[in-house]
Amino acid sequence: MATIYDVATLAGVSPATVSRVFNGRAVSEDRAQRVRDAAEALSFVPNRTARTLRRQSSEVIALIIPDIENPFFTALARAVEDRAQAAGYSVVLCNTDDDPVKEATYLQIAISENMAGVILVPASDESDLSTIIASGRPVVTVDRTTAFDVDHVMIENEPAGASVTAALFDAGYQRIACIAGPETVVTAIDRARGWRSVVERRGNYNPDLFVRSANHRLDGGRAAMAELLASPERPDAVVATNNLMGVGALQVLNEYGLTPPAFGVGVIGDLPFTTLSPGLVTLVHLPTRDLGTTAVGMLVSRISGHREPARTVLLPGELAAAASVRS
Amino acid sequence: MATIYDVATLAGVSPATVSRVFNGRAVSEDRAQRVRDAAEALSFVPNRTARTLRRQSSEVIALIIPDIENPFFTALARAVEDRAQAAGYSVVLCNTDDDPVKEATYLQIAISENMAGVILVPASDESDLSTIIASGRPVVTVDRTTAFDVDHVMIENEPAGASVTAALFDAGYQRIACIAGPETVVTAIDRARGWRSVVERRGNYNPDLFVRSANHRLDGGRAAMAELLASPERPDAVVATNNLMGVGALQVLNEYGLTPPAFGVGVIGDLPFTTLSPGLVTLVHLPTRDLGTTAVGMLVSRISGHREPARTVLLPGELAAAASVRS
DNA sequence: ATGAAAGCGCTAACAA
DNA sequence: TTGTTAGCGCTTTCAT
Repeated sequence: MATIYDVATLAGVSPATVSRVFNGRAVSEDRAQRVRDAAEALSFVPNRTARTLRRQSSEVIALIIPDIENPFFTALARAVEDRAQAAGYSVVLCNTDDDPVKEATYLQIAISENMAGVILVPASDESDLSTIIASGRPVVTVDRTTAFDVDHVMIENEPAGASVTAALFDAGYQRIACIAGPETVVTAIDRARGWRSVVERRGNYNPDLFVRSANHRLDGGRAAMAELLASPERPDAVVATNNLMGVGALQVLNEYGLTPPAFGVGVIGDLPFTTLSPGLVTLVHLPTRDLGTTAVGMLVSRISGHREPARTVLLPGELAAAASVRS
Repeated sequence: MATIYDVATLAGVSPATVSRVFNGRAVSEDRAQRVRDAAEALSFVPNRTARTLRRQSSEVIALIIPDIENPFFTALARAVEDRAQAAGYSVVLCNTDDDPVKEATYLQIAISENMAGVILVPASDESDLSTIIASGRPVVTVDRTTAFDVDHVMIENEPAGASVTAALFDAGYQRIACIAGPETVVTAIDRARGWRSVVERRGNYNPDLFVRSANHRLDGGRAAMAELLASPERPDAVVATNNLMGVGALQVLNEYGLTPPAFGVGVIGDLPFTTLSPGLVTLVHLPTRDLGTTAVGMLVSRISGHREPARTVLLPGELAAAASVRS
């Protein structure tokens, strides 16, 4: 692999001049051309490792997510990547599996690799950001928060939970249960709170009997749905606080012969790769792309030296498909 | 951030000794302990950038995939990540969007960042690996091949195409069409060839009229299915050569009121997050995990200096659910 | 077993 | 505008 010294020798200039050409600094046109020609001839590619060591910062952003197999997060990753690319950054994707230890490891790596910044979906509200904050690397959290005072961009979760629940009541369902995510995730808590507020107002039952906490994956939704169907006070509808739990619930309902609209289903998030007819399930569409692009914007502004206090951005979900009236 | 010099000073040893402790080289026990204590006290973390520059190789593997929103590839990523982690490597995930230019950029970055190696799902059979090969970095391709002579791990695609088609004939379907992937992707070609071989043997029609080439995503499957349904010689069943095209086909069939088994559907790959009852769709289950772990194994052996000629590993698909007999 | 010192490839003062 | 030079933090000969 050729270095700037090789290029410099061939072009008859100093290494510094080569560096300047590749960093867009002022160099006389004829010399610049000689450098470009020499670089071309040697198929020179700047060594990013050396540049990073010298500059103490790379052009790489870490995107740390809890579950790479959840389409919500891959869509987020797409958005982040597109926007980051446009701003001149590469994105490395790190999967924590909701494991705070893995998360801590990746944060450590981000520091140790001198990455430009981190976009993080925290594994839980207990996630420890003290080390990365102390390192001075910018951090933005997305979709979830922690106790730490950093930029974050969130969904309006409580209204999302409320609107999907209200839509199910409007459609004629009476006993609407809730499959909520883990109690350590702010997003799940807020969405469940939205469900509860509507139930307390319009429902004729005790919400506590109709809520189940589950992991955010398919099997979590399945287990919770099965439990709800087995309970003495059987609900006639359910709200799942994320996409995969919604799919799990639908799978179990299908196995019981209870497909919508015979049993009402509301989901906060979009059903990935669904083969269901539209309108059967009440959905709150989430602005995944905006979530990602906003986060990149905030992060890049921090990387460029922005020093204001931590900012919060709230993005609304959108009730996408009204449930059919109950058959 | 503390450096080995800080640690060395505090521990009263030389920087070289600190380095040795962190690299498991022989150091007397008392000094090693002093170093560990000092490192702990300063919360020292080795700077990977410096190490990489010096060693000319990092502990990072690039995994380059065509579509991060396809669950097949995210499952692959999971497998690769788990196995790589166990071998002491981090994985950075790069999404090419089937774009040879993006692919070339990521390969360039892998070189420029001194990454330990690359696991690549080539965007097409025209993908140019000459640069990365010339750089000396090990490369393993997965799921698809190129003209270049590198290690690769593949599915037995032609048998997969044949077995799913045969199963549909067995179930009583007569005119089985094929939604094939892009003609630039070896995997798609081979699977379609498997379909064709069975049709030529058992079908009473001209295969050419019943095959459509589509992009590997949802919309590709939708468009191809719509076209097949509109054609004068309407098929009574279809084989999709990947998962997302299968979902797209099912969506369109559903819109036409043609749900299986009224219309036969075979898919090579698993239906992601399906809410369909099992057995309605004929599937070939793909050994995604094995694909990933095998690739990591091959790559790591190359990184460790293995110098044999390029190896090929073939993994079989598995006919997972027989179609119900046609109603 | 340990330390001194060179150098990986680049950038950024500083001088000219 | 251009070149000289120091140094980012680490690993690794080479001595001792």
